[in-house]
Amino acid sequence: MTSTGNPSPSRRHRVREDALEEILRTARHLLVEQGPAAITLRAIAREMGMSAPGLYRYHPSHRDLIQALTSHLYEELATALATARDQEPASEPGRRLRAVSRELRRWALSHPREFGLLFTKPLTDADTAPGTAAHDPSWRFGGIILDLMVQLWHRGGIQPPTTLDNTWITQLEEVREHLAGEPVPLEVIYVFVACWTRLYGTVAVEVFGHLDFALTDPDPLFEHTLTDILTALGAPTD
Amino acid sequence: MTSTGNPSPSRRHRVREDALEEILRTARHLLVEQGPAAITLRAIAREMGMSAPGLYRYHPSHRDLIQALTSHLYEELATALATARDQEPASEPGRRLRAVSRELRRWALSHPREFGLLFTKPLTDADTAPGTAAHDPSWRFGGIILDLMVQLWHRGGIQPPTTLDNTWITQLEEVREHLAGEPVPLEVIYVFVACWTRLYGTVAVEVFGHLDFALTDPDPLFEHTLTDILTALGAPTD
DNA sequence: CTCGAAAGTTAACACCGTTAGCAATAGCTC
DNA sequence: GAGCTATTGCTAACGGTGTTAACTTTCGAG
Repeated sequence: MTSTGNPSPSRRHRVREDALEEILRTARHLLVEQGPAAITLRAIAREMGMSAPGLYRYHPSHRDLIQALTSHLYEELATALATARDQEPASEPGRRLRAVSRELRRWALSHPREFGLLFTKPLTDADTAPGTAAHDPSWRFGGIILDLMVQLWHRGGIQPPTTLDNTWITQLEEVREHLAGEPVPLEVIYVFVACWTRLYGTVAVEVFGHLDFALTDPDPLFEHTLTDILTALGAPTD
Repeated sequence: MTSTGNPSPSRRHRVREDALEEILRTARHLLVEQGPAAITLRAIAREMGMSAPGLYRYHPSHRDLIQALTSHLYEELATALATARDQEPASEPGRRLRAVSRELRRWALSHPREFGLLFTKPLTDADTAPGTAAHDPSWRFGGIILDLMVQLWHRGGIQPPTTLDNTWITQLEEVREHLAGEPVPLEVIYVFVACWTRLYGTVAVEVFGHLDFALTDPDPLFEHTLTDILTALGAPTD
């Protein structure tokens, strides 16, 4: 059992990690080149020069392999967002949020198939109980944006709705628990969710091609929407 | 060749139409019960008590069958929207648009798999050239909402952006041609597209389960968003 | 050096879309 | 009504898919 995870991670472990990484890389390659239906155990194995049943030493089923791929993609997306965020000064959460939002759209448009997989997975998956979504890999992704909104709120400027329907209170409290330490008012969390929905939805509509009927270049529409969102969050529009 | 389509549509035609209808009904049943991957020629045939190759007398391929299903679903959605619209007086396009928007969300939430199929198809389909989307069945669907927006504009109240980036002009002119007769200003069409994107995106984010992490009851969020949209379109908020 | 676990293999099963070739049937023409 | 023909359906078969079972090889720890 190796030295319980110490200096040499046991050469065998290393080559196994390599194989796992190659599997996901190949699966993604198939996704990008030929669409989600092409992510086939046999195709992956073929491209890797091995036999299909051999893949079962690495993933217990085709479903789990796809799940591993989506987790990997969520990680990559989260990292891309964090990198974009860190290119703006921490003292200006408004500019940071703008940069992160643009990066979300940029990533989605340059990786449409990957984004499509992430966006459709919850609906496609018949079983995944939506209850245990707490330590979900998508949380790191959404958390980056949520955190920036919290910082933006600290600066003041968010104009929350004066009253909040009773329906909201219990649900928003759950979100609040996910936010580190700070006691964010429920009204502000409401604004977060509304802005998050708008941002995510706008990107999805564009990536899935539902703007093609109207626009050949949706850039300005997104920029306008983004300004709208940032205004709602009380960020300076520069 | 029958009487070139006159009084009796040739009994044979009738039974063929019935078969076509049953195929789509069965395909949809499989979609709803077991997800999009379950829409299988063999499963459809099995459920209909016939053999799989027999289906090729009705649809040239699996792909075309799915395409026929999506067209059918677009028709149904458009009809549902039109019905909701007609339950409000034509003299009040604002209330009509509100009713239609609510119906869009209601239909999507009560038919998530169907909505998922419609929303996903443009990205999933590898080939479909986006150029010939003109007499697309999705136009009737989107057109209902677009028409209401035009009527709303006639009432006055839309505050278009004062200036429009040059980038917009050429693209928006194409949309304008699809609108019956009336010379709608490009700035107003811009507002249409923005509102349409927001409405469609909000519904998609909810249907695909991306609000589950935060909300158990997204109703009030949607109502708030809808009010926002209607305000942007200059409709009385009642 | 031994030995057991890990990694990979082939063979096989049931399912899928699709094609080829054949049988039945229903309807139109005379 | 008889006969022809297009339509509708069938079975058999091909290659592709996920998955399991049973076997071989390889490699690392004792």
